[in-house]
Amino acid sequence: MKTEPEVFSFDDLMAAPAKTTGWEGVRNYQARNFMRDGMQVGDKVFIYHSNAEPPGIAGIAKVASAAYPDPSAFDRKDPHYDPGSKRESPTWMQVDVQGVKRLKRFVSLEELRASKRLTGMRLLQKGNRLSIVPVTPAEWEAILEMSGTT
DNA sequence: GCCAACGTTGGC
DNA sequence: GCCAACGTTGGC
Repeated sequence: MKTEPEVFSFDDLMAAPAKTTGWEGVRNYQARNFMRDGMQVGDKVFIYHSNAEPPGIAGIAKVASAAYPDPSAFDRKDPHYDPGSKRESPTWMQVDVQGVKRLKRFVSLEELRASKRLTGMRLLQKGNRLSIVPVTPAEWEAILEMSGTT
């Protein structure tokens, strides 16, 4: 799951009450579907810092709720407000995400790209802009090893 | 700041 | 339903 650290970093997540936050503001159907259909409570996720110097994976979190309607879509004052999303038929969903631990070592995008084990990784595909992308078990394991995290 | 890649919008 | 225009993402 990507986040811009200047907006909300992995440290911000760890500092949040119960290390938990609603992953609001996703406004892409594929990314929404990954949250709604592809995630179970307890699933682990990597938190990736985009638009960062350097970009890369900062830490591990876990899915802490089933998908539920994203309240920011209903809020006129919110930058992610979407008048098309109604309370009775919400367009946008979110899950709660709970910080687990910082990677022992930050794994930069450059390192991810250099890893032969990660050549097929969705995150690394050309033109990928999805804010939520699946990670295979093999990719997960490779990244954990690269980060020195057990 | 640039710009490639991609998703969405809206006129037709 | 097509597709040009536009907006956004995100690495560099």
